[in-house]
Amino acid sequence: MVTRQEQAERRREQLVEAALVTFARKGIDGASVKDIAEAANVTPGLLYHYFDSKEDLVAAVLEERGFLPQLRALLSEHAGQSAAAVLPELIRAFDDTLAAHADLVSLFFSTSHADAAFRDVVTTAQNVLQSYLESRAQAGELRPELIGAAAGAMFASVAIGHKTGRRVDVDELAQLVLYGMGLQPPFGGS
Amino acid sequence: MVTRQEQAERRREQLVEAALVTFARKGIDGASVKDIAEAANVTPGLLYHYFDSKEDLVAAVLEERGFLPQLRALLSEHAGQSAAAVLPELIRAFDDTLAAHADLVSLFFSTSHADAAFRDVVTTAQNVLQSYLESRAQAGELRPELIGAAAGAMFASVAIGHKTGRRVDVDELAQLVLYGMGLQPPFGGS
Amino acid sequence: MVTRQEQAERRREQLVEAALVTFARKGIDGASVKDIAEAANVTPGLLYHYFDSKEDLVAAVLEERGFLPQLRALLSEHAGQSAAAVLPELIRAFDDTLAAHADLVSLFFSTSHADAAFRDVVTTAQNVLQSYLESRAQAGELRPELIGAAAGAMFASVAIGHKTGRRVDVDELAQLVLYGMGLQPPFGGS
Amino acid sequence: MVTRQEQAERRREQLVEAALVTFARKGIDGASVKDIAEAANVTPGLLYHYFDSKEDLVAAVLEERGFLPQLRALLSEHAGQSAAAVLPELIRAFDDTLAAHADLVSLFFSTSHADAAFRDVVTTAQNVLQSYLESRAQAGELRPELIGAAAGAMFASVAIGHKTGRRVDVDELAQLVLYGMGLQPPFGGS
DNA sequence: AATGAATGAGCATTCATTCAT
DNA sequence: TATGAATGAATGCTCATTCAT
Repeated sequence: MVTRQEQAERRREQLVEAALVTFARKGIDGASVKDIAEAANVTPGLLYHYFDSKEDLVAAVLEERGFLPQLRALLSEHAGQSAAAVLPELIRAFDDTLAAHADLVSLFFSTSHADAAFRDVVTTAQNVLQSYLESRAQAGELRPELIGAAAGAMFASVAIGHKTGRRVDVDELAQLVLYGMGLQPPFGGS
Repeated sequence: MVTRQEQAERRREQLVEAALVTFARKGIDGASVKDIAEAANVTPGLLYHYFDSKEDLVAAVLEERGFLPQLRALLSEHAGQSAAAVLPELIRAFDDTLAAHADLVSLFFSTSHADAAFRDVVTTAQNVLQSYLESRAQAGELRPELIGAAAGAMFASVAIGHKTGRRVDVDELAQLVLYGMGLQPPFGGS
Repeated sequence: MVTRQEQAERRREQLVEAALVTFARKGIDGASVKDIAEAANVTPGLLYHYFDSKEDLVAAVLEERGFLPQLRALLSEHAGQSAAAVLPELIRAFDDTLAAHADLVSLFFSTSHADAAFRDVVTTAQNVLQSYLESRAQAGELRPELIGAAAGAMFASVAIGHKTGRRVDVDELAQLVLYGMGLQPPFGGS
Repeated sequence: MVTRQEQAERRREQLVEAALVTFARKGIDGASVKDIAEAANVTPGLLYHYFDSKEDLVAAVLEERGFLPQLRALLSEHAGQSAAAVLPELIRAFDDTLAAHADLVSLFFSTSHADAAFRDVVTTAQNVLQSYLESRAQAGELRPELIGAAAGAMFASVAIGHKTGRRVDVDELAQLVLYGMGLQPPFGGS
């Protein structure tokens, strides 16, 4: 049996979903409330039963469809394992997470509406990567000096890859960063 | 003496300039034709003497205010010099060029996924960096294997730094990439 | 014990009360059904159990919250007493009655919805005053010629005083009317 | 020949006129911008070329269609003449002025309690009447004591007469006020 | 009796664009 | 070249009302 409240909750999520898809397709400004309502097979008026304004809906999409938890989870999954072995995997998992939330990522890039949210994601993502690298530095696997630059470069490469549609070469990126942080490359230094 | 054509050209550039500023301030969708006209001290109607549509104006801004030439110039300025010495400078010049065109950069980010103008910039920028690195590889200073990843990482780090407002640490980034590409780090490999 | 019918009656009155207050605060057009329902701590749907439409609710407020009975009562309270002594009191009682129903009075003035109701009040009020004056004329205290104008002037002065928020000077108004109707003023005629 | 500016001025006045008529017919809230535009045979958008908002239009109507100047003119026309002779005429002229601006008067009544425009009219109207009465008091024709009440009663009677649609009896009102202010009535005092 | 999800029509307002002047 | 009046379509949003629960 479906209670009133359950159905309302479902409808709300349906609207958030429709909004996310429509925003991603047309941009936040480009997507009209009517567009979103139509995508949800609903009248525009109903939208205002669930959200105070379009702005409110944007905020809901950003908050409720965020992938920060998934990003954080990546850290614990790979903690303690050698960087040489898992950095490619970590980057790839990273890349996959962005891909799985492509709509939201494109939203982050597209407008200033999402500036704070975007910064949150960047900060969190870099922290996740940085934490892992630091643990490897403490384990003596990596030199600690360039960890910040390395975390930044990994995230930035993956993110820009998504923005341009030309995904990054995960293995090359991992190697570059590992060698850059002191891991001995198979080719000798020049 | 000012010819008719010169004056027309001047007017056109004034409109493009006003559009660039207004787009950067309010976003492309957020800036109305009236806003732009006011910023140029001109009536909306006049805009349509010089441009067929708002879209046309956007295209003009993107094309005519591009910084691709400046980017390309960086290459020749630094060609032939040792990467260890000039990579930080090259990245910094890169960063400065984006900073000098902050309005346009924020515009690029706000364009939709597939926008050709954005892709052009990314491609060109990476090519510039890549060309330089390749020349250093040919000179025997760097290993050639990870050049693509390195160019990508440099561009991405700088660009994301601009988008988030937290500029990248140029020297660290340069070191990371140099060591990653085979330059012997001062600290021994692990 | 509370019967069903009693409870229904109570609910109805609660709604009328909430409507009156909300109408006075926001105007009839400015008050939404939702506003009224919220003021009554009730959902909009329930309103339609008790009233067919918003218009119906307006009518109910106008009819059921009228102060015609109170106005009529004023007459019997003062009947038979000398005009010189009680006219100030009568006007003041009049003024007080309007003040006690300020919400409804402001409603009367504010919209054309209330035109018929407003006319009723004006007519009744003038009749009350006029009846009293006529009784005094028959008692030989006042001249009968200008009774209509006098009743009209008294009501109008008080009513406009409420509309503008600058209440009338009751004693001066009483004197003016009394002298105008033949009562000998303390100052000699010119 | 009609200049651009003249035509614009004409259009503006046409819109104010259409607004006045429409407001009077449907009330301020009841008249939609579309209604007004249709009454002016114009698209709603054009309205916003001339006025910033509906509120702005209301203000323009109230200011530009005011009858304060006409009201003030009445004073000078009748100054210096005996009250006994001209008070009926003054009241009648007053009444006629309101009648000639019936639309605006009904608008004034529909404004909220504290509305500045309404207060201005009331104050000015009463001042006009009061000034005249004071001049007659100084000329020794009237007693000065009840001038305020008299001016108020005259204005209120005329105004309420318009609001209810039952116009006041001008001669009776004039007599009432004159006798009330000390002019010797033809009937002796009681 | 009471809820609140849902609708459809309407509202004030904005805007890119056109065009007579 | 330049103006700005004018339009028509769209936008975000509100609201009276209905109805299944």
